[in-house]
Amino acid sequence: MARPKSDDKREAILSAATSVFADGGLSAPTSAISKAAGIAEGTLFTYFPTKDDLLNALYRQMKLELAEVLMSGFARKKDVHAKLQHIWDAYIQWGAANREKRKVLAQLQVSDKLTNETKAVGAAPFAEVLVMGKEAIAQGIIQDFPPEFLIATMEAMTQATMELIAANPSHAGKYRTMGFEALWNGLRKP
Amino acid sequence: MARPKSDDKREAILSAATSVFADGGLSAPTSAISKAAGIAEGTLFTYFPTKDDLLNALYRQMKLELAEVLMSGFARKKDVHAKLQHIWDAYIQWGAANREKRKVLAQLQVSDKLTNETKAVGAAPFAEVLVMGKEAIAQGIIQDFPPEFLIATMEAMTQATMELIAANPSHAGKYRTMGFEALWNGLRKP
Amino acid sequence: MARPKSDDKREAILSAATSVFADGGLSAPTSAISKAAGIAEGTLFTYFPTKDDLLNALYRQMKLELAEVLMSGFARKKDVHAKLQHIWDAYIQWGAANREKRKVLAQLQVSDKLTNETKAVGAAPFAEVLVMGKEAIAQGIIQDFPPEFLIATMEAMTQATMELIAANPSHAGKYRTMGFEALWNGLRKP
Amino acid sequence: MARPKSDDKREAILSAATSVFADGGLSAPTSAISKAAGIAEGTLFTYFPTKDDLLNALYRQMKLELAEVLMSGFARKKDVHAKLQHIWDAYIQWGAANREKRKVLAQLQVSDKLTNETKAVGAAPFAEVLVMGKEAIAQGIIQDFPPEFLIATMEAMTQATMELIAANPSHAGKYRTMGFEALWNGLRKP
DNA sequence: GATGAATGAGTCTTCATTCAT
DNA sequence: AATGAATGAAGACTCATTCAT
Repeated sequence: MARPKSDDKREAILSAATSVFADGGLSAPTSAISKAAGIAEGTLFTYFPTKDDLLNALYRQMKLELAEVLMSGFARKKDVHAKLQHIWDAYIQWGAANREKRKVLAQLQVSDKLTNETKAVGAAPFAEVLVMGKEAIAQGIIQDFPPEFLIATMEAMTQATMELIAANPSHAGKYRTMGFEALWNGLRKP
Repeated sequence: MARPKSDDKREAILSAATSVFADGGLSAPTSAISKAAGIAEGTLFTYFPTKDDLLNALYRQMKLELAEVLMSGFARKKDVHAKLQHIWDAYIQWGAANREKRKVLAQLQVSDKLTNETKAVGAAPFAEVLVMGKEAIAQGIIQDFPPEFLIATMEAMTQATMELIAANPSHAGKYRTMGFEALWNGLRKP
Repeated sequence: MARPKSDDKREAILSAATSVFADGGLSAPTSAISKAAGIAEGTLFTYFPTKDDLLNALYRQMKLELAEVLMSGFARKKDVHAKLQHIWDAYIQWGAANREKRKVLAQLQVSDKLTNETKAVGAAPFAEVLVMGKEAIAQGIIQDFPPEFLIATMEAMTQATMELIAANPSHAGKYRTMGFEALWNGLRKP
Repeated sequence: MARPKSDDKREAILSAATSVFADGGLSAPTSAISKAAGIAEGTLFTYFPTKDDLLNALYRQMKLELAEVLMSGFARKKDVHAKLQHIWDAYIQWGAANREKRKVLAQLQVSDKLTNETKAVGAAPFAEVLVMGKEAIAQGIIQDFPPEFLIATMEAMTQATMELIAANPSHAGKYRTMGFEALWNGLRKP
């Protein structure tokens, strides 16, 4: 029944795309990707019919991976502070360990190439965080901000912190601690 | 000498570039820009020898404009809280009033096309803010964060807030207030 | 030996090719054909090693089919007029009933893809018509035209008539009658 | 005011296209055309935005040229017989002298690439012939065929005759005479 | 300086054909 | 023999940049 489409190859393309896009921007040629993935130029298109499809798939995969990282162990934490710190630490750690992915993710987010569906799919796994935010507000632990503001603030602060760490890796720990402190003080009820 | 380069034309190009890049991304063709600017395709290149030069010039201009907006009246404010709030409000207002510029700026920031010199030039006018930050730390008003962290945090929070406003313009005022509150609480010494 | 090549499958390919080429032109992809035929892309090439081979086979098959249609009952007709009319009517009817085949045949005829051998094979079954032409000339029934001119004229007139019928199917009968009249008057000895 | 688009270049492209398409078919690459025309690959597209546009322009130009050839001197002829013979002779002569154009024209006619507008434009200059046909019918000179049938028949007979001449150039004169004789006898009122 | 035609390298994508399963 | 993934050579078209006018 012929060769089945190989998941390995799909992964190889996605991984190669990450590297290539990281230095070269999203306008890097698909030929560079197929080359980096060790496949023929045409093969890329049996896995992703279009460059845009590849871009969208890349975004989804990254968001999913990120969600997994942030959410694993999330439920075991008891209070809001611990939960939020868990997410924060995991996020920062992932960002420090995955510079290329972080960079590409940032480019994808402002790129006009993501479909609304893709954005929705990418946001879905973070629903739990939203729930936690709402509960924390209800319990009077954090201020009465709209939930989407909580998410946006957290996202912004992690990005800023990761950028700082990327520019100054030796201070990683310090920045991570400070970042969380600022976030928590900014959000909590005084 | 023959007709001198016209500043009007230069401005027209920059302005057209903003619109075109805002919807179309930075990979939009220069021909679209010259068309929008009402000039010939070739003329663009007497003002900006290269597309990358145009990109860099655009970034500088925007950062300069932004600095002007933020800094005007800055000195008159007495205490740190007032100064910071002044900057915050001006920033948010500018972002809400200049959606296209904001979008393009975000794309430029992650784009690989900016030279280090450009980045430096773009950062310079914000030196005063840095100074203020250092003083505030020395006075024990805000926490002992590294100055670059202050800047990054503020930048991140304004971005997040502006994004939120863009998505939900009717809540602009509320988001602006909340954003500043979170920022201030996050930074100040308890 | 393993599964023998199936004639059914060969026919399915040829038939699918006719449909696909009819709307899409001869440059339609072989993948479209295999899909229409309900087989795998690669399978097509075990029946026709090359797209050109398929094209040639298609031409031969159509010409053969056409010859069969025109010649069946041909011999029973007594005089030249009846014979010619028999061919004419059969040709027109076939063309009206097989629009797709007619269209593809026309494209093949001007296509550069047919080998000389294919053309010869396609012409062979019409030898009898040639013979009839020669006899008719010898008997002084039709004018002293070179036989190849007779064939060409007849071919041209049928094509024209069929095209007309295709554009205006409700007048099919009228056009068929008129066409033959013009042909016969054009060829016969006054 | 920059180089104006050159008509020479446009003609060169059209002429090169004719040669290239004549041997190679309509699927010949545009690069072959630009090469033959002595221009850069991209230049072709400043004259014809699309390959299809080139195809359509080519068709129009040929039909126009043909119309000019057939119609020049047409009005001076007195009776229908003379007029028709004038057209016939001019057509055949043009076809014999322009083998490549004839071949390409035949391919274009069955090609799916011509827009309806193009077809209409191509047919327009032959309106006079139609008028003549109608008058001849009214005067009882030729049989009461629908005018479109007259046109189709004539077109078909010229094609057939030209094909024959192309295959056997030494008999050109004989074929031309015979062709017209058959046509006239086929159409005229007995 | 302004214009826009000319250039040709570069890009995505298609597709006939091959080949591992 | 059947399948359909893999291949890579085209191919049409784009676009930053140059250059004749």
